[in-house]
Amino acid sequence: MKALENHLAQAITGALQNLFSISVPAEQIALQPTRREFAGTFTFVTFPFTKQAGKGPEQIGQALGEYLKSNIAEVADFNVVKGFLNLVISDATWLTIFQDLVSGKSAERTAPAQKVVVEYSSPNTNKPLHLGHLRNNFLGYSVAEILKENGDEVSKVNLVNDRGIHICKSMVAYQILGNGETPESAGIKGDHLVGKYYVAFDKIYKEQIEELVGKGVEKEAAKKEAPIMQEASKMLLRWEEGDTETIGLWEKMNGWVYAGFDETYTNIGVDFDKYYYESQTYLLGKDFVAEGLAAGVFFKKENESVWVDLQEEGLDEKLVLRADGTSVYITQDLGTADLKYKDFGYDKSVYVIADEQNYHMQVLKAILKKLQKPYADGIYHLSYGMVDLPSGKMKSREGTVVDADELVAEMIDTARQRTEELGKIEGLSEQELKRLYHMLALGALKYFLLKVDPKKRMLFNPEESINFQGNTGPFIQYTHARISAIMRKAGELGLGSNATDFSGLQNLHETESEVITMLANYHKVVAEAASLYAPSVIAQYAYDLAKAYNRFYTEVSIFQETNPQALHFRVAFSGQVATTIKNAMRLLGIEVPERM
RNA sequence: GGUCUCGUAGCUCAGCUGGAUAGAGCAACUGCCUUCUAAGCAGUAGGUCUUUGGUUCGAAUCCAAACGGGAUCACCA
Repeated sequence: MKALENHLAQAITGALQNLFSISVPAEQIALQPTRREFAGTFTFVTFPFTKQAGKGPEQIGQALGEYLKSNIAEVADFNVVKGFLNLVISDATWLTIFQDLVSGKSAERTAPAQKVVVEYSSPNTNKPLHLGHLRNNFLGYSVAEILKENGDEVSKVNLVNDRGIHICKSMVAYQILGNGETPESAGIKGDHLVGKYYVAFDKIYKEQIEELVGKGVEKEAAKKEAPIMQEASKMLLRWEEGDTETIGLWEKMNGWVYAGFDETYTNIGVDFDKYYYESQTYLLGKDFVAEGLAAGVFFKKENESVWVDLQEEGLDEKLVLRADGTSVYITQDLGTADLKYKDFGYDKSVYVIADEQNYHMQVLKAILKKLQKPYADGIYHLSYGMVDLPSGKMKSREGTVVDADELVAEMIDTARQRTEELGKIEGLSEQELKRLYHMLALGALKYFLLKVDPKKRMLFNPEESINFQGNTGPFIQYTHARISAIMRKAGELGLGSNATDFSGLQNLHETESEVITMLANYHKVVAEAASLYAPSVIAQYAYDLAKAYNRFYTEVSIFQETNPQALHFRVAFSGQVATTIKNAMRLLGIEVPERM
């Protein structure tokens, strides 16, 4: 495909030179896709050349068109509309492109392979995953798969925030109210059980603040003085001292959470090559402080706190070590960046983190640059917007979150209902059905969250958002299932798809050349998605491809075709579409069924 | 207030390296299942692309300002 475009660009360069004595390098010849209401595949805009040619845009188009048609075999026809020259490509050219695709000759990967680390998910261990985490998880997984498909060597990493005051809150509440409850005794997943105590903490905390405020204490002071918060702070100190009882409780409760997370990760189909735990990395950044001071990049204030001045970078002064010598968030992130570099020697380090941390990530990168770390430039913040509900922003402590496990369970149920209503599943076993419902549910959910540009905030309406029709995951899955039915039938009829010589075919249907164009663009689209870190590009592509194929499906009959070569072609063609859909969906973490 | 970001159909979103009459889906309405899966296809209706100015042969797209939403500016994480 790229070869074809290059070839056309060369030809246009030559034509401009021969016809109008205009010199334009081929790289500057831009072809755009022809709008669907006009005949053709590529469109060349002639407006920019009117002055140099001394001719009107239509005259130029006409002359160029005639030149190309008679000199270039691939150009079968053309039409000129105003300043737009639309080029129609010959069937033979399409068939050649298609045959190259099927035989795998068209790999067009050009970018050099890089070592990439994608950090995503990175949950806190004090509450279960919710809808916002799902966007993060799906994005991270998908971006990693896209980069792999584009030829990079990718490692997926999960940095678990397993320590800190928020964990202590759950622990304190559990000590007060827990009564030895366990996930087994309570019959709930460990992450949900711990989350329950996190919420319980907040309830007591709020009551105590109110009580203090009622006694005339300032609100800010009350927040610090509330007894249960004091308890949590003490708990954190004991944890840092390594108090065995505290560590024991911490290990026990985190263990519950990990079991719960593992179940959720398996269920939603994400995975990691390596886990980091903040309890093991939070002290790492301190070496950086000494290094930065020695290099004169950091400086001390009177109270011994350490800072870095980033005003030259358009940022502010930033604290990197407290007066009491303890580290802050950015300190441990510096340390972790370095650790990851030691572990992986990455060219690129991608952080999938919500956009509320844009500033923080800018600071991180700026500091590493100031310290002249070789890996600083490779740091990329894949920033994504929040998921809003119709009621507004999700807030864990106020209980206005959509729980990930519940949502997936509901989706599976919806998928089951919908499938049963349509009744196309005769002969599938219990096991196969279960797998199908799961596939459809996750397909709908993942597609919904991934089709939107990551940068953008998005709205999730539980009532309406998850459809199985239109621009959805199941629509694309359905297209694959339909083609699978064709392939089964073709198999029964003994029509192998290995007959790849279609050179004599004529009169391709317009939907066929349209779809071949899209098939041939697969690698280009993957490369674009990779360079933008945007699964939405893949989602859009998969949808457009499915949509275009469905048009072919209703307009062209396969098995009533009497010309055997055309019949073979349409089977192979359909098979190639199915393969491409499957590949594209795999990059989104979505599986496709043979039947649905 | 400073910085960043978003503003496209009733709703959810594409399009944004400048190009033709701005596209999908949902919702509404109309057709199409004796033929390979109708979770589909075709069509109707729905738009001052927030506003104003600028650059250009040409602006939803680039630049500036205004208005409106959001994020962030902790010795929190």
